[in-house]
Amino acid sequence: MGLRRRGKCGWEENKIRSALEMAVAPIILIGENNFIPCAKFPSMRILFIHSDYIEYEAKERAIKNAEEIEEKRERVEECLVSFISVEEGDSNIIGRVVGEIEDVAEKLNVKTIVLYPYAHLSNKLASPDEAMKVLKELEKELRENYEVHRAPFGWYKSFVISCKGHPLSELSKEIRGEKEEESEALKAEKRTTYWYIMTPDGEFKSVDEFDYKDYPNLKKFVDYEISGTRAVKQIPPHVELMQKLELADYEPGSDSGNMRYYPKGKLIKSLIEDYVESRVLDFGAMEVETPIMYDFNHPSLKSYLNRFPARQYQVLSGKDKYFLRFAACFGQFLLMHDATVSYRQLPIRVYELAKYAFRREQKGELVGLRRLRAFTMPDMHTFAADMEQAKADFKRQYEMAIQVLKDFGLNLGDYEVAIRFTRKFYEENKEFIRSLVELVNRPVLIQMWDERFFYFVLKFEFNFVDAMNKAAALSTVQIDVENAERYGITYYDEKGDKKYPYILHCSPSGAVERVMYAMLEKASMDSKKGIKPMFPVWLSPVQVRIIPVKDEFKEYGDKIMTSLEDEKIRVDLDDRDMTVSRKIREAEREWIPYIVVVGEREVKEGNITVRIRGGDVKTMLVEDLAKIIKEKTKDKPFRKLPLPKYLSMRPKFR
RNA sequence: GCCACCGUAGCUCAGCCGGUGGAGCGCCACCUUGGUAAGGUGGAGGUCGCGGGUUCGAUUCCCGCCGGUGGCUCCA
Repeated sequence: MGLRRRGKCGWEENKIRSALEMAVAPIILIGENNFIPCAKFPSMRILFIHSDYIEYEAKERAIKNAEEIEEKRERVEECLVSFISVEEGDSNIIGRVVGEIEDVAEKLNVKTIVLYPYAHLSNKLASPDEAMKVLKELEKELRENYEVHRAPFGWYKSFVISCKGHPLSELSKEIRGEKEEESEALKAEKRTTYWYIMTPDGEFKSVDEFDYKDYPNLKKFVDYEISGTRAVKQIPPHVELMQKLELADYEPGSDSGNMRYYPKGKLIKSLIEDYVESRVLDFGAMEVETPIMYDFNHPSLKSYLNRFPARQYQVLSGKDKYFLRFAACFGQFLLMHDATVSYRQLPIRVYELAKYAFRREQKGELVGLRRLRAFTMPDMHTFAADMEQAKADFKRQYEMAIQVLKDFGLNLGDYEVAIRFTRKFYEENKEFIRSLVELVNRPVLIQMWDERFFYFVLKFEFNFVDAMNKAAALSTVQIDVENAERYGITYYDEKGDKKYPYILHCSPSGAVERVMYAMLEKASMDSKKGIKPMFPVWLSPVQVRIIPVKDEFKEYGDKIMTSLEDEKIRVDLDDRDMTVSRKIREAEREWIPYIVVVGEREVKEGNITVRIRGGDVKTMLVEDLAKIIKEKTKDKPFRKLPLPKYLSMRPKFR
């Protein structure tokens, strides 16, 4: 759990995971829940294997009073094999054990259960008599709902088992008479991870004691983050919206998680990209472009990638094997490895819009625009001479991220802030952390680690909490203290010595698709609250729709259209053979912010009647409307309408 | 990756127990020329996700695959 969503590039995660896996390897059959001897309560240890088949044969008696048996050999297909160690006092908890076994069997959808006495899971076994009694009792109770086979007790047995190998195929459980205690792994995690809420005045509150009354979203975020609580069963609202608004859609001809974007969706996506790019260039980044695929055998990349090939898309080019990038880190680090940099030039920043970054996420995890296998990641790396410089830039980037999300219509409260750091970093930078919380002036989720698990010592994310109470990270910045060395990225200091810089990983917006997801989810929540859903005007694909009352006013409409277009406003005109109210209804359904109806009155008076989304119907001059829109789209990128201006000429994509 | 549910016209969906399919919207044609959220009439659209099996006969039952969604697992 503590390894969730921690780093942007995953170097350290991978390293840790592999270390964990190696450490666990000799006892891998035992799985995650290590068995902890517990003197106080009776407990039963069970190792479950979801098997294609198991074959066992009784060889010779292991104890004097071994069970009398008729058949020495048995083979069972498609079953849940339960290796069981019966401990002292277990006859009292048979009911719970039956429940647990049935629970697992139901999850795996198996109808056959094999009970296999297995002494080696425990060091305080029950007496053979008691164990026999317990096993027979278990068998009897399970028989009510399942086909049950029981391997003979008290014999040395040979066995062959085929494990299905999916994540749930190996489970271990310790069932206790009293309340469940946490596993050793969880305890270890708890020992080193601390969660708090930090209030704007710099106070640490326990996550359990903090009063969430005014911060319901923070509560949802904390629940999601710490306990992984999921709530409702429902199709995420943004999926329906992205289709209905003709923004994006699934592409059956590609791999899952690779979307198609219709003209309007492509426009919004491009505008978001243009916007983020101009922000980071203003911030002082140099835009670069690096390859999307990398050599598995490159020395800097090889070591960890070989351990996790399944996570990457792989590309065969003749005999050579490449992987598709999952962030822009590699390309930029390899580029900076070859650069010659003086301390006088720091901090320097490189930026790339990683289109796409590829991650072969697990299938069950792909949802609409929230999590994809191919996504667009604005990725900036800052190389800083020392921690002071790194912190200064971190703070500026934090402020930039707030502004960026604001311009997408996402304000503090729409998303929750998480700040994560090591204890050491905190001890040395208490005031700095506090200043970050002060900046947002609201409670923030804090995660602190005793040791540095990851490549960074400090990171923040802004997490959007959606209609289904799931949290998704948007903006993030991390201070990376070890990849410079790993990649051999250096600068020359005052004395001419080579030094490793600190590296800041920054995505001011998060993945572009995810920004779209957040905007759509927010719109959906708005509409539930009775607020008309809409995009910020600068992102609205059509900003003004002109509806002539009759064909004869189309010419006037064209004139209005041209003068608005000259002002760099996206306008179209509904020239279809429909009633006015019908056309208005459709324009409303497209979330168009300004609907202009023109007819006899307007032609005569030389003005327009504007229906403002979420507001009134007002009569004004074209210039007035242009001014309103220019004000709302000030300093934002502009792109032309990528569709025919006349609605009659426009195809339906869905 | 696992489990469950779903996949029928461009879209949203109906179709009980097996006998080659329906509605609304959209599209096309005609009528209607309309003033702020659905004007009328008619018409054309389907290899019922794909591949096997059972059957005289499968959209319907069974198996496999693909895709979507939910949950689990996972999440750089």
